[in-house]
Order: sequence, then C-alpha cells, then structure tokens
Amino acid sequence: MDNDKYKLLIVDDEEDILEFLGYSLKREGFQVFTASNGKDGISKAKKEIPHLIIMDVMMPEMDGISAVEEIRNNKSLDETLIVFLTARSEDYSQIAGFEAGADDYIAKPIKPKVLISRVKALLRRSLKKDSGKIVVIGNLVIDQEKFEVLLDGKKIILPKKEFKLLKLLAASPNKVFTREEIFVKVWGDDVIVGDRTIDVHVRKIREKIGDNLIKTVKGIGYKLEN
Amino acid sequence: MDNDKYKLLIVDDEEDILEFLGYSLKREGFQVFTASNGKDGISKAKKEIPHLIIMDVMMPEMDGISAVEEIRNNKSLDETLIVFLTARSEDYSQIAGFEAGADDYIAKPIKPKVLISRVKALLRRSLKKDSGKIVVIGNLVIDQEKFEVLLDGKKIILPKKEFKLLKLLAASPNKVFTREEIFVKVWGDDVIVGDRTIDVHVRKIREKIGDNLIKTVKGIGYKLEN
DNA sequence: TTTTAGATTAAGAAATTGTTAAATCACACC
DNA sequence: GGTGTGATTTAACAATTTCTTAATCTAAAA
Repeated sequence: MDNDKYKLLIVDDEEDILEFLGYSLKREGFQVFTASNGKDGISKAKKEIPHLIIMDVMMPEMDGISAVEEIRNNKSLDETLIVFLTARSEDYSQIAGFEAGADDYIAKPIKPKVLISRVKALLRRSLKKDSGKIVVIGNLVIDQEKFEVLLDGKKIILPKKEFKLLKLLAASPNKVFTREEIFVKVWGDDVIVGDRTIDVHVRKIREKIGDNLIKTVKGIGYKLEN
Repeated sequence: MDNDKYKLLIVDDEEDILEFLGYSLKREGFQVFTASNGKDGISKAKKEIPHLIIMDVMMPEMDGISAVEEIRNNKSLDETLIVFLTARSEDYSQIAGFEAGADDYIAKPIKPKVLISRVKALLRRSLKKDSGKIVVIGNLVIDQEKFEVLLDGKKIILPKKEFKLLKLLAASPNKVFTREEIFVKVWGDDVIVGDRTIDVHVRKIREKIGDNLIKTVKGIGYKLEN
C-alpha cells in the first residue's frame, strides 16, 4: 500500500505515547506529524492538512474535543478524518467526541496493531478518491476542483483570470515569475494586452487575500511568498 | 435526522442482545432487521440490502468473520457498512475483522448510547462519499433509481435532461463542472446544441429546487453547493 | 532629484450568463 | 397516421460580471 501518500497528525500531551505511536505509524510508511497540545495540534493541522488526525481527548490547556470542534470549523479540514484516543470506558467522551465531529475513537491502552488496522480501515473507506488537485501555501489553500481559495479556512471566490494567476504563482512558491512568463501562462501566447493589466489583477487578488502574500520584485515580476 | 431511511441488520445468537439492541435502534427510528446466526444473517442481508450490519463475532454454526467474508463477496452488498461486536480486549478478532472487511467494531458490554453514536457516525461518514443510488445534499435527496428528487421530503418531478444534469452535479458536490464537461456527460460527445441550452436547463432546475443550490462559476461552469 | 516601474482608481468594453417566449421535437394515445 | 402534451432547443435580448484601459499617483532606484 502507498501509505506514504497519507499524512497523519498525532496530538497527545504524553511524550511517550507520541513517540510510540509515531514510531509504529512511520514504520508503516505514513508521513507522521506530531503535536503535544491542542493549540499546537490545530496550527499543525492547518499547516499540513493531514488526511487523518489522532487526538487524545484528555490534554492540558485545550482538550481534544474543543480542538476537534475548532478543526471542524475549518473548511479546508473538512475531509480530514479524526480519531480520538480515550481512556477505556469513558463513554461520555466517546459520545461528545462523535458529536464534535470525530470519525472514530480508540480506547487506551493502545495496541499498535489495532491502531494501524483502524487507521487503514478509515483511510481505505474514506479516501478512495483523493483530490490531489489542492495546493497549500501556508494558510492559503487553492482548490482547483472547486475553483475556490481558502484563506485561514475562509472561502474566497476569485474570477477566472485572478484564479489562474494565483494558481500559477502558487505552483512554485517563492519563485519569481517574470511578467513575460505570466502573460504567456495566464493570457496565452497570442493575446496582447496592455502592461498595466497584470498590475490590476494582482491588485484585485491582494485585495482579497491580503497584501503580504504576493510580493513585487521590481523590474522582474511577482512571486508568492511562503 | 431521517433515520427511517436506513435499514440496519443485527446478527447475534443471543436473543437478549438482539432484542435489546433492536429496541434501542428502533427507538431512534431506524428500520431494524434481525438474524440469530450467520447463515440467516447472510440471507437476510441479501434480501434487504441493509445500509449497515451489526454482527457478533462469536456465534455458533458460522462465526461473524466468515459471514462478513461472504457478505463482502456479494456485489450488491459492497456498500454496506459492517460493525462487529466483540468481547472486550479480543484484539485478535478486531484485526481479523478489519481484514475481512469490517468498518468498525464495538466492544461488549454494549451501551446503547455508544452504539447509537457509532452507528450514526458511520452512516454519516459513509453517506457523504456514497455516489451510489441516493445522493443527499442538504435538504435535497436525489434518488437515481426511482428517478425522483425530494426537496424537504417533497417529491419533485424533473424531466430527463434536467434530472441527468442535476445528478451529474450531485455526484460530486462542490466540484465545478465546466460547460464542456456538462455537454459531454449530459448531451453526449456528438450532439451539438447551442450555448444557451445549458443555461435554460439550469434555470428550470433552479425554478424547482430553489436558486441557492446550483451556483454559477462565471467563465467556468456550474456546481452544486453543499 | 530625476527617472521609472509599479499601485491605484474609475470607467467603459467585452465576455458570459440569465431570462423569456416561441419554435421544434418526441412520444403516448386515440 | 393524426393530435396533443410536455420536453427540449433556439433565438433574441437583458443583466451581470469580468477584463482592460487610461489617467493619475506613489515609491523605489539611478
């Protein structure tokens, strides 16, 4: 199995468990990320957009259920699967967890084989068809299928040319695209438009996603900074 | 929730459990069927094509795992979810169960609240991905078999082309279908129709299901938003 | 300071879609 | 085979959105 295409995020405050689970899952080929509290978990989730999150219910600072609620509010994490780790027979947290938007739970103590079976079963069922048409740059998600851009999980609609231009820049973050290049790739070889046209489009995109992401490189062109 | 849409089959050799679970789930509105052994379970499953099967692992005559293997070999039960009931800490059967094609397991003793949460979570999760015979988008249900659309439970009749178009959009909610794509998939490769034909059809559908569901993505196409 | 590339703004052009009504088509029914 | 009903398509025009330009302003480089 191509487990290496899946990103897993493990969130637990106990270093031992983090390491133990991380080790077991890495051995199966998964890309594993970890976080040791709810807050960090949320920010890592937003950054990596994992396919599946394994989250401890009981944690200091921010408990798992609150974290999941926040994650579920983020549009770009809509498809992410969430598995709770709960202490055995904490039935209440199971129910609350499902209500918060979890997809499964696993009771502690955790046996790696069980965890792996479960993770695989979830991924198998849920991600049969994965999009692969999504580009993520920092807190910006560009979904080519839905033709929408998410900034910090907030949906933004861009007109065709603006979307195309942003998509181009996002395809190679930090690379400077010359005006020449942009013309060819966005407008096409044959179309002739004035010089200021690009500027205006860049401006409109900046209006929508903020001024910090697209940098001007004077005399050369533009780049999307990461 | 419209639990009455869902058929559940419970397979267990203990009469008590059968009754207890059946009662709990019926109270939630599900259509409940029961069987007291693996063989009977298989034949009832084939007959009713339930959405979800709850199956005891340990049973006389035919154990749950063999039964699940046989069920999974049946094409029409491909989409059916399967939940195992296992005695606590029987880790081995968990793994074997997943390998046989189960989607989840629940440890005995069973608490109804937990069971119900779990069942609902499974149905919710898998229905999202289900591109099978029935598609649900918000308050819209599209039944491809009966060739009808329900809006807030009220039946709406759509002519062939309109239905085909709506079905296409509903097959991948939120995905933007280009006009190109729509032409090919609804009208066919060879048919040539005018540009406004799609618009008119979209308009007619909107007249019937409301203006909010089908969004126009200018310059690209249409999508059914969720 | 001067020069130059880019930023900004508003307005009109261009492109795309919405809407309506009427024409055409398909098919069941007599 | 005709007739009628509803489905489908076309055509004309309206409405809307997007794109481009042009004019003016700003800031960085020379």
